[in-house]
Amino acid sequence: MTSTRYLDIAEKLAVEIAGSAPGTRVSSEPELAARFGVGRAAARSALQELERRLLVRRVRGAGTFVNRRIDYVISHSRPPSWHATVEAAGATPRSQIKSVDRLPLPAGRAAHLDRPAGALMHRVVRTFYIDDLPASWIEEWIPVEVAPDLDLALHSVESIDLVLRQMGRVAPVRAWCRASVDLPPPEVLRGLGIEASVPVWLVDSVSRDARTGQVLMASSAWTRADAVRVVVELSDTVYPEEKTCG
Amino acid sequence: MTSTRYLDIAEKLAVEIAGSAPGTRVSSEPELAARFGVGRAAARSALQELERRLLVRRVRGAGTFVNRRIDYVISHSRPPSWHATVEAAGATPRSQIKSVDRLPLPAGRAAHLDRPAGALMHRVVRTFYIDDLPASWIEEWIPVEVAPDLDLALHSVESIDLVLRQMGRVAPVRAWCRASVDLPPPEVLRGLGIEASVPVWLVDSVSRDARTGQVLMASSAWTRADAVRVVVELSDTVYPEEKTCG
DNA sequence: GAGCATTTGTCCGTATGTATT
DNA sequence: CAATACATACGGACAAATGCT
Repeated sequence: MTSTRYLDIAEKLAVEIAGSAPGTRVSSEPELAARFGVGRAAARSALQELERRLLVRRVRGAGTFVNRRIDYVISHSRPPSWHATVEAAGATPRSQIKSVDRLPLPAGRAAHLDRPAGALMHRVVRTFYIDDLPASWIEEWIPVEVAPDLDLALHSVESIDLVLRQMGRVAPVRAWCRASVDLPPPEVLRGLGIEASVPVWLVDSVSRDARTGQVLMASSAWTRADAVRVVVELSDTVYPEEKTCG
Repeated sequence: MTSTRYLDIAEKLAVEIAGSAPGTRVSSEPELAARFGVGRAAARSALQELERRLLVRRVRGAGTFVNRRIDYVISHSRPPSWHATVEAAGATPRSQIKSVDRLPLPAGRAAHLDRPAGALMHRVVRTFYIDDLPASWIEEWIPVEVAPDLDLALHSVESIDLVLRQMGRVAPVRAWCRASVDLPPPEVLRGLGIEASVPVWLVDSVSRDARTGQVLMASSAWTRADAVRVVVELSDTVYPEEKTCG
């Protein structure tokens, strides 16, 4: 005997919720315990297994709900847009500026920003939401000379991209990026409303001006893997025949 | 009072094991329960928290051990090599061919392989190990005309890359790839020795001949996130000034 | 190979804390 | 405030895998 009844229950529930809309309520632990004739511990384990599979989201005091997971594709061929991506998935996007500071560039950032450590930078921290749930925490570093009054402008305009285009007269494009799954620092954990450890994406990016190639921004985005399925795509290489210019 | 003693214990242990070598034994559940004056449940929760953080690996009947996690960088600038990557991290790599078949190309694969569905292909399934632990499960599809006797050659030579270079007279390079974190099918879960759900990378790749651009191979690699930290790097864009030819 | 102690995995019942509704 | 639901924790029990004798 395998004596893993909680996995059997999880399997049954996984099939049942496969056809349910995101946000649908899942039976509570006591309900499942009664239905399957097990203790609350086994029912709880089954729901936790579904949570590990990113199929449900559990909220203390509220219940267990079918999870929504959004695809976010990173590639050179498509410009990054949180709002467009979330809306395309049928959910409601929202972003909020947590802080805007002027700080000297930390040494760890200098390599990506083409500027010496200590140079004066704007540091913007934002949180991105899906259906009012914090899903992504982003820290962005922008040289002050690119847009000297960025901090003031962000009081009226929310989009950094827009401000840079208008005030900085530049066209930011994602030039480089590195994605992985990591353990976030405590500040980020709090910002994302995470208590125990769940997988979180870390995407480091550098934006350049499309015309001059000047570095405009370096950012680190921490994104909950249970809310967003990040997909990184390396574009197809050009064949040698097409690469040679002459 | 926040009665989360297990998180306090986990934090203490995390600091303690931070300086330990991979493979070092961690105290057992009963030992921790006695040491911190808690029940076995709390001690167990603490170790499970460390497991979620990918800091330890737990084996039933054996114990809890400090985990080793290897960086695997995917980018256009570096050729993929499991053995080199694992050895660079100070661990022992190993690979094993699970099966070699001749099968018609499934419809889902046709798009990446530049061949019609139903075309005859080699299908090679391999498992990659780190220190004798299964870490990666790879399915590779190669058109038979690229290397007609691939299946026979693999009896004596382990490396597909080598066989293609010698028999197929081609130079395979990674042309395209897409990486994310997903739920593996049951066959893969068994192959990786996974019971409950843990995060697993899925990396789909296409290799082409460096000279002709011909598609040589399409593969899907499932890799345990607790064993390998996959890092996908999008190379920096070329500036417009450099891109224009002539 | 058989037997044994150790260790983790599963499960029970019960109780209390805490957040949500 | 009350009811609900999840989070934590206790003690106890047995199963299953491992490693050693």
